[in-house]
Amino acid sequence: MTLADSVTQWYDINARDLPWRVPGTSAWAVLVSEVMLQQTPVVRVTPAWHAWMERWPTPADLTQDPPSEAIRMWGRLGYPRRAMRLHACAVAIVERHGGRVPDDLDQLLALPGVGTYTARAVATFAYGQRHPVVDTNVRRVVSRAVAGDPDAGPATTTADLAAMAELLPIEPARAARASIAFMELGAIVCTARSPRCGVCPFEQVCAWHQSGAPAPAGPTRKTQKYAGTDRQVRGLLLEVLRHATGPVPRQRLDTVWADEVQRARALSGLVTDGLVEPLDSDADRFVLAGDHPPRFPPLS
DNA sequence: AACGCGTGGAG
DNA sequence: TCTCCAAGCGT
Repeated sequence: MTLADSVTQWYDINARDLPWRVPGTSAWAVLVSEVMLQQTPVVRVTPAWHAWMERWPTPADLTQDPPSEAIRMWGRLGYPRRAMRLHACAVAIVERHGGRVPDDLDQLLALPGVGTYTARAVATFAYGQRHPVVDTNVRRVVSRAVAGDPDAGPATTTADLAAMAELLPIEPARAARASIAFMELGAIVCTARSPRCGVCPFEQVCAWHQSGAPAPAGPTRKTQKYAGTDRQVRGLLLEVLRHATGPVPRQRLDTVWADEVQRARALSGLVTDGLVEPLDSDADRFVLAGDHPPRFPPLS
């Protein structure tokens, strides 16, 4: 039995019951889930996805609201640029594709915030096409089971896709099933920290497990700091702006971080990224992108 | 090809 | 506490 067959059988029994996997889920709903899942765990995505889909069931619905609403709806999922890009994505889908999420890989790739993984995930899981779909889970599973390496190195798209293509069944529906199964295995069994080899369908054939499941060799990749970085300051600034019911005076934003230089850099970064806009020409009040009056009617 | 980009939970 | 890391993308 092939690895794909083996993991698919395992998936049939052990797959989590995730809402975007329900048959008949729209391509838009799949796309939203994939973007939310970029670097954010399932447990935090699930409620946000339900709320988002209820409010904006189609791309056209989302385009009826400004990006600021998408950023607010994003809540604390992290990397709020994704919310902005998802909004831009909806606009592009309406403008270029008549409001329907494209099924063509290159057209998907051309959408804002849609990269190699997400484009292939949508084409595969929403449209049933046969493409290698390689995320961090798949890279780890293949790295261990096939190559015998404890961890996959940095993503090397071309090689990873080629390696995965070798493992996929020919029939598109079965290939799609195998891809989601590999991902699921990496997510809940062949995990980064403490893999549960005892319940893994690959236990008897896994090159890594057969060689004693050695720990990674040299120094792991350097851990990224958060506390004290611009990212933290951006998060604090955005937190204020998300909850604001009107334009936020610069003075208010000044309270979130003591270091003036860093604070100014973080704010200008948010403006550069398009998440935040100065409301006045002298930049003493700020709003989330698109949050212009008449949302905030003048007091008069 | 590294790096910047949020947030919160687990070990 | 602190470190790691969770279905990446864009530059």
